[in-house]
Amino acid sequence: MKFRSQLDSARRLRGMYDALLAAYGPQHWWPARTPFEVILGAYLTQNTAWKAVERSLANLRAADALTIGGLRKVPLAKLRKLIRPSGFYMRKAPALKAFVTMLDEEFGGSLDELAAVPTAQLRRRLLDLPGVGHETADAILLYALGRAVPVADEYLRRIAERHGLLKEIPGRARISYGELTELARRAFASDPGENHGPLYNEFHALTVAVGKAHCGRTARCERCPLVGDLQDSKQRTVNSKQ
DNA sequence: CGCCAGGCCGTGT
DNA sequence: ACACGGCATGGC
Repeated sequence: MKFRSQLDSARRLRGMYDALLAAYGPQHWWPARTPFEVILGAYLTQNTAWKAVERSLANLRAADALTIGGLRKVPLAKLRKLIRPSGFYMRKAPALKAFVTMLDEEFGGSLDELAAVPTAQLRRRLLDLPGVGHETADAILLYALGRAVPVADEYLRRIAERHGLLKEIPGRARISYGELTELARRAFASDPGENHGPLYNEFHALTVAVGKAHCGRTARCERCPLVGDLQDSKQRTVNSKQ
């Protein structure tokens, strides 16, 4: 594969969405009861298995720390212990505290007030928080604050690269986050309706679903529903040999 | 047991 | 701008 146009890549990503939806059905994401829980989960799941996050969330619930007020009250040292199962607690605990502090100092302690900020500005504000990078910011925007922004993750990058969905980018080893989300936008650009949020929602959820099952760091693409559907003929040949 | 998970950040080139 | 290593626990 020498060069693949962005339009072609976008079409292939759109095809991937269809294949995944057919294989897995609607995912009804994000798995949480409230927007604030979505936000906590978004922090906690960073490079961490969701199973571990569930344990942390259960701890937080038992300690009544799954609400803004609850998290505000819980001492940092105790917060560290509560979220311990999901790892990186020396970073994640202060990061969660910083989110509440931001809410308190700038938005009257209210998620609704935060949600009133225009999307672009809101995204910048989230990115300024410690422990919030592109994916976490976009996950919060999409799944907690209802903004129509696409989310990209390591699974999407792997799937896209392994299945040859992307044009190769000269001089760089890996496609950037911004380039991935831009492709996701293009993938759904010609879908009907003004709000593509529900499509972005399903797309990322389905990406994680197939990623967990078939797309780990070391290739284990056996019985992946995408095989034979989207790949280049060359890679299909290679893959069918196993 | 070793590898890895729904990233982020600081540092070095 | 990009690459790389550290961060931490627990499931499999």
